[in-house]
Amino acid sequence: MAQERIKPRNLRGFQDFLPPSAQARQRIVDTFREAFELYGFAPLETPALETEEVLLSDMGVDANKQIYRFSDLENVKVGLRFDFTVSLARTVAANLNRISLPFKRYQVGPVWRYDKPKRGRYREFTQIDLDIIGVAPYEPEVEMVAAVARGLGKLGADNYIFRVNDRRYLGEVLERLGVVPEKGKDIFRVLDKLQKQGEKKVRDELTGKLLLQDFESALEYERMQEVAIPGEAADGLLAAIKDTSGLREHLGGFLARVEQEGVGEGNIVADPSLTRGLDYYTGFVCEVDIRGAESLGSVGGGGRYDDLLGRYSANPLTGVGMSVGLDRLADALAATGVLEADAGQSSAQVFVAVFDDALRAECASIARSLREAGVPAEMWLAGGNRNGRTLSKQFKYADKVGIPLAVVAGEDELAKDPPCVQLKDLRTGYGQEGKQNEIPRDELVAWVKELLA
RNA sequence: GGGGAGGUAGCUCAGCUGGAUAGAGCGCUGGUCUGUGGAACCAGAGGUCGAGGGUUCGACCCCCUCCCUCCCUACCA
Repeated sequence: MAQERIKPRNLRGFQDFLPPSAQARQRIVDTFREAFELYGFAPLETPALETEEVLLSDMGVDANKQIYRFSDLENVKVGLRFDFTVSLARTVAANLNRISLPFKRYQVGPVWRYDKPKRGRYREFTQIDLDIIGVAPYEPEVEMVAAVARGLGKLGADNYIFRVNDRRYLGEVLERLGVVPEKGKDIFRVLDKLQKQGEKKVRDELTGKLLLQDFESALEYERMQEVAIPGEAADGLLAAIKDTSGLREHLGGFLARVEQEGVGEGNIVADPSLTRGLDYYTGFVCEVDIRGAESLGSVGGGGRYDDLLGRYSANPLTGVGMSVGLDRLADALAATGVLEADAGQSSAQVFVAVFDDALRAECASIARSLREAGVPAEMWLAGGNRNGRTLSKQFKYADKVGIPLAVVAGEDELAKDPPCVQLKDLRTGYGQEGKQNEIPRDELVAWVKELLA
């Protein structure tokens, strides 16, 4: 009796990446890895699963809801990492005796957040994360921004823009305006909405003038009431936020140093309204966008956290870190035409056709010689003794999976002296010059390298 | 989390005011074609019409519940 068929569906907010897009993603990761290592960053790997205790140690109430949590088969309460910072803190605290400061590391991998999936937002997504532990501002910030910018530049994405700020600068502004520092975090959260919601709405929210119906819950309304500050203070805050000169001064040589590192003036701006939501940032904060793909959301962000180890160790340690969202970056680069959305399905550069099964050994040896020379080569695997009858099918396949060159070694070519092969360029159209050549077998590798160069 | 629009073949969709064996294009497989890809023609495979319940002589179509997807918002990568 027929079993009920299972629908091949994915979990909500989870996605498969078929070879074409997986290849594009890996190219991005490789590029960042290379850029980071040029600055001396080393890889770190930590588990996807952490104990609930560790995961919840540093998060605000809001973040808790987004963490995948469950009990394992031995009833241990665990959860999937929702970013790399918590794991980093735990690892550093546990290995203080083996880590020399500054500790510079990067980590690439999936993280999980249980929120409502949307364009540019997934429940499982990949972060490319970079951190420097143990050195005061702003030299680590400079290096971090420069390393990420280098990766973006190498990808050909010159259309990036960093927005940077320092929460302490805003803290000073608050103090000058007579606002108690305890309100700082909530006020930052409100100010962060400036770009999206506009000045009036932000001012109203700061002074507590929003109507109840604008709120999703009574709890949020209550919270807003706690934030409420006097009108003059709100005006002063907004004025300070619109004027970037104070911040530029606060950041000292940071901007100049970043420029020295090759980040152009057009690729970075001081933006006092940027604060970011995460509570653990205590100083520098930044965000990266791809120009022309802003609607996808920022492709990366980060900042300085001055109490990374607070919950794990008596040693205070400062650090800066940021992460690039691979999924969003790939989307943004594809949307702005920087990177092809789709590579081929095959990673081979040469397709070796099998004229007839009787000649398979010859064909395999040709494929082998290409591989020995470092050229990815794929040989036709299906077969049948058909004397060239399947060539049509083979070329169709090679073309579809995006292999640029094809080799045919049939009876006639191999019988020549010296033995020859046909080398065909699948990228060019019919009847074009140089599309197909009969060449000595010994010269194949040289010809292939020439054509691929 | 709040609001809106939708789910029919692998993909994009059509399907009359509810009527009998659910269609097209693309894609896939094979053939026309025993030495050559992107073309043309022919054939084939592929659907419990998102799931469950209800109304009805009869439901892809109407009603309810659930699931899922997309868009606009709130938060983030």
